[in-house]
Amino acid sequence: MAKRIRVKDIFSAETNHQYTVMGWVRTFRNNQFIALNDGSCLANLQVVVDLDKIDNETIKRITTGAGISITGLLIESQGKGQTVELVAETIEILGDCDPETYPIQLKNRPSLEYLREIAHLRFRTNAFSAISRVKQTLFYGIHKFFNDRHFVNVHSPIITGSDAEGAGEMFQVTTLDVNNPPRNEDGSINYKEDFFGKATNLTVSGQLQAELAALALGRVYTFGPTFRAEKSNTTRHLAEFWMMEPEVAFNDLHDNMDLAEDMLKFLIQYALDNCKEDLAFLEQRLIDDEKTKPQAERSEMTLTEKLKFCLAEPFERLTYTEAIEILKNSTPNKKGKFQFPIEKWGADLQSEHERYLVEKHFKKPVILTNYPADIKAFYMRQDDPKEGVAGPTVSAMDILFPGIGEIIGGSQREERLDKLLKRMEEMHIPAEEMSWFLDTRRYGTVPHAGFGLGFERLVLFVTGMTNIRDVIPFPRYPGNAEF
RNA sequence: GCCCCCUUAGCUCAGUCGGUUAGAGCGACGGACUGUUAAUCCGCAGGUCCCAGGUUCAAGUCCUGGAGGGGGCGCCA
Repeated sequence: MAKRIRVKDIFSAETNHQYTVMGWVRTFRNNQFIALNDGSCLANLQVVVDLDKIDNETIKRITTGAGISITGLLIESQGKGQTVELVAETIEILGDCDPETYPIQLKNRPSLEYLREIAHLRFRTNAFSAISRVKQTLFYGIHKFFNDRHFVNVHSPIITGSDAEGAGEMFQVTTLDVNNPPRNEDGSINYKEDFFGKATNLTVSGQLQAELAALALGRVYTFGPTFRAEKSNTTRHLAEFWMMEPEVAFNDLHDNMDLAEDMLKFLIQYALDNCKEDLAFLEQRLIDDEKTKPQAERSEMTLTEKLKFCLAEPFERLTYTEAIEILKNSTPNKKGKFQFPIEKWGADLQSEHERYLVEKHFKKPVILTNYPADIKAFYMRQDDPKEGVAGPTVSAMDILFPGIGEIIGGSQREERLDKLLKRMEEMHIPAEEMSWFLDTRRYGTVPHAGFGLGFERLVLFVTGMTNIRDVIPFPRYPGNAEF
């Protein structure tokens, strides 16, 4: 066996040398040309089968999907369409693939919906492998961005004993016999007998733990799986997803916005720089897709145009109060086109309103800030009263992207113990259970801020996909935990 | 949780007003092919029209219920 090389690397390897490549057959043309893919890149290697050297039995077993090993001479391609090709000296079939039952005949153009049903095999498609590589680039880019800025990655717990995070419904974690749990005298379940000696859940956010670390290490971020037991049935929600949450001591809301905008722009640029081939493929996929749609529904920009557009200009920053004014006076609001008309300050913005602001009014990413305190979490910093603002607000920020809505939610945190305690009482958050969290405010409290990024939502945006279930290998959502 | 849409060959879909034996492309299979690029050409097979009821002389087509899938909304990242 000659030196083994990956397809990605063979394109720049020296010709007139022997190499061994291993991969899977994508197509076999003219009884002569194998398009070989090994997942290292989007492009296939053209393998030329020399009929004098390869026996008929082997050739018959070269079917779509088969795993094969080829040793041969790399030469400049004798045909158009590729620079080099490998002339096979020997071909070993590592794993046969029965074409009669193999569900991924790529020439069939299987739909994304169909591929979701065979998620265990969809890595073998160009689209899913491209998405996987872009995702890896973004994953690495996040660590690079924060490492370059001397952030410390903190592993917040996945199992949490805190049920006061307030970020949504939680999945319970227990080793108790659910059919016959130990009970207290009053009939309630006795969690003292459970594995951890108390009721526990899967985390909905690592933020509170990130705050503990930030108030000593200065700059930290968490990045890990997050679980929400909400019965959300949309193209933007998963029950299990990855969330990245930076938290920075001494940052205020404006520092927080700057960090988030810098990070998003860095990541988009990083993907553009490092995933040219995959993004070009995904872009073409979208263009082909759009051809089937009516003219009015087609997007004005291609994928890379859209990504570059996000880099070109500063995100639009405005307060909730300013947004309400824009929405109140907007044409759809006046014409009664909104399902939820904007009447007065204090209303929560629905996605139709966010979409109007991002996609129609500003036509670029928007950062909304200083939301009414009543519609935001207890830990957000309370603003000083301001003239022209109808009620109390907090230093919150939501970053809204076209097509996906909220990609980031964050805030400056309430660092003043008295104000925080008062707010917790108003919102019925049990302070006793949160004593460990409140210690940060008792001992050397300082201003700080952070945000949460839904990783799959970022991947959605960068890949131009429209359903979040297509950017995670094995999506978990209500009624589905297959594979 | 609410609203709308879809389910016909392995895949993607067509199927008119309810009317004879259910249609196409691609794939698969058989064959040809030593410069192909989703190769091409010739041939051939392939159907629980999602399921259960109902209406009708007659149901892929209409009605009711159910299942599965998709989209929108809510909740959020």
